[in-house]
Amino acid sequence: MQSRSSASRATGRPRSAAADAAILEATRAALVELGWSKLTLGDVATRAGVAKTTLYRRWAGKNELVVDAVAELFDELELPDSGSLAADIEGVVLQFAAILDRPEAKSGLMAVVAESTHDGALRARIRASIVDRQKRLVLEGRAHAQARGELPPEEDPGTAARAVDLIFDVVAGAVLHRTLVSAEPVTEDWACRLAQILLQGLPETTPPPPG
Amino acid sequence: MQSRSSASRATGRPRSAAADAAILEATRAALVELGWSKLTLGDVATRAGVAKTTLYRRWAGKNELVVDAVAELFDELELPDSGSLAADIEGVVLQFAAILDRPEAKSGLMAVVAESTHDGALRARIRASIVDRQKRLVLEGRAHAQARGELPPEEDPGTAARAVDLIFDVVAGAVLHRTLVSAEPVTEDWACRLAQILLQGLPETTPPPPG
DNA sequence: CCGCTTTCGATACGAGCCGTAGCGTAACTG
DNA sequence: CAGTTACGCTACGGCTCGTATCGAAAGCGG
Repeated sequence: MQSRSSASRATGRPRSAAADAAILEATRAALVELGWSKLTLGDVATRAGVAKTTLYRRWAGKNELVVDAVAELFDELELPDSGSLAADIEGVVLQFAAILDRPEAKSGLMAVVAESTHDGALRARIRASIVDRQKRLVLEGRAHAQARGELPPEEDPGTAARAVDLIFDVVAGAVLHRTLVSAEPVTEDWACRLAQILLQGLPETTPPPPG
Repeated sequence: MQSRSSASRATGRPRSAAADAAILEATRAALVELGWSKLTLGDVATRAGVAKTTLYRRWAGKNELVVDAVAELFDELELPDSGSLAADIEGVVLQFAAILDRPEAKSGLMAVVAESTHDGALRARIRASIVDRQKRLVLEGRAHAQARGELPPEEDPGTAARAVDLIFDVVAGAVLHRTLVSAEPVTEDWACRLAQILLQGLPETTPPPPG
């Protein structure tokens, strides 16, 4: 019953941060070689050079472990801020596609999303560590475009939130479907045409950027 | 070494079609109650009232079984042909969302797609029995719109194929992401706004319907 | 330097599921 | 009726799971 969050527990042997990194790295390697269904925690522990008990002390199960292992892949996501909304969209699409193209992201992400349909806590964990980080890019890109005058400044907050949700589902969903279901590569040409659809279809009032 | 396809093998005890139906139905029920990872073939066999060996005689494993069980859910998909491209898109989106809203589709479909990243034969099976059936709706809807004059008749076949692929990934991906990742319902309002984006963003030459 | 606390590695364990084999029976054909 | 195939049932070795237990190691406060 003591505060464990900030002081991080002053007594006892500290947990090895190196073990954490080794376990997550080993999890990604196992995802690449074996895929989700054949991945076993015992195998991950062996690859990481730790005991199986250490693994169970830190993660409740396969689901949570893979979420954390995959979430690290999305650390590199950031808004390119390339000067125009079209280039920003294209850049984000290509970044997201580059991450999803890695086999550990493919098999791991879809599997945990599938499991999350029966596990609310898992869904919350995915949202917090993966999805929200992607969504932030949409919000930032929108704000930048508004500052440039490419998008109307701000409407009713409820309407704005629904619009952001919609284009987020469209962008992320399109890349996801292209990569995982259609199993075809996201080229620059594809990203450009997707951005074109969004730019023409987004705002009812589209003031062309003043030239 | 005999032809098994057309004559369907004239000798011996025939396979029970009722068993097939019972197994697939039991698979869907198990998906709802247990989810992908906790679904066992022994449990499915018990639910279906058949022996476990019967199950293994017809399907190579969990992956193939679930693909077939989920594929049946997409039988009801058909183009509404409601008279306008906007209504057609909205209708297809709502149909697709209604199927994906069922828990057996949620957990089953995503799980097999995740597994397909390591199994080319499984990916081909998914494509043939699920994805292509969805894609056909896009092709038909496009043809109807062209007949109505809502879309330009036909361009370079390569360009047309790429355009169909793109909007298919956008539509199916958006619904998939909305339902499974964002975990929020696809309302009529949402479907309408998605259709709006596509209609405004699709063709460079958009002749408004005469009338 | 010495207790206290917590983590770590190693091993062992019962439980459950996997996928297959064997066998006798049922269904259908010529 | 003989031939062929599917079916139900049972049993099996092998694997993974998640947990328990134990001694050793790594920090902290005195």
